Amino acid sequence: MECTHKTEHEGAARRALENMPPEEEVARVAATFKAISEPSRLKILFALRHGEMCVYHIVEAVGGAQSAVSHQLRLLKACGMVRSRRDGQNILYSLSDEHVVAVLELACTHLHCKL
Amino acid sequence: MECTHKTEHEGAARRALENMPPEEEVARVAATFKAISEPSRLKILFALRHGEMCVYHIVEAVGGAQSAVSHQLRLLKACGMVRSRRDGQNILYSLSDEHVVAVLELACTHLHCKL
DNA sequence: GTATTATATGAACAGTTATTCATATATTGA
DNA sequence: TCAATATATGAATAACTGTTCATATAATAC
Repeated sequence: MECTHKTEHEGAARRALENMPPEEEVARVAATFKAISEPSRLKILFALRHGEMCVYHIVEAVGGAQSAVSHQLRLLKACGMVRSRRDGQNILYSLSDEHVVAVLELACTHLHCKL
Repeated sequence: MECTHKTEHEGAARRALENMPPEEEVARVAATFKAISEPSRLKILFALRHGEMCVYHIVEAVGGAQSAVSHQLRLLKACGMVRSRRDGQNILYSLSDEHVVAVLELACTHLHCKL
């Protein structure tokens, strides 16, 4: 394979090559977006936008089995999108920082999603 | 399963339940983010940030087989993140609109990714 | 201590997805 | 028309991921 339009887009191609982030960084960014790319997890994040909630209420809001929600919460926590704290028998989850909120806002703004 | 802290977080739980977007909308948003959640596709989008490029140069920038890149380009096009136009023997790809750019900007801003 | 409740976890299964290989289509130049 | 080049595509495989089921942990009430 070879390129026939030698000069026209060389600039873009060269800059793309020079500025490609290292594999590790690409993987990290991809992993972050992966968290919001599954409906079940996205619903959890949508729910938590309204404040700190225990697992019971999260299950109530997003549907599905408690076990499934718990597994997803673990993933979300592992990639830093939510955090948790214990309160008696309950464990309360919340969005971990403003970055997460920003991503959700973006989803709504740019995808015409009424929230 | 039942909730023991009846009153404390009822507000958040109720709002979460009332404001959960319909399944269809959640799925649409999730699908959009799925496009950027795989390293191979994310690298393609990163590359295209620098301008319109033919498949040959995209392959050069992101690595991997031509066939694999072509399959990914098809997915990205199907979900509206890139568009293409023919120029002689080449097909030139570019980011389709400002939403895509916004998402990539966000990734860089909030995830401390130097681009 | 035991019982009960809230949440987490491991293993297994099912569905999805990315890649590879081989081949097809479309454009250009002779 | 034919050969060469750029890109796309279908099928098959391999890797990954979400869910379920059963069970474990941790806290509270008795």
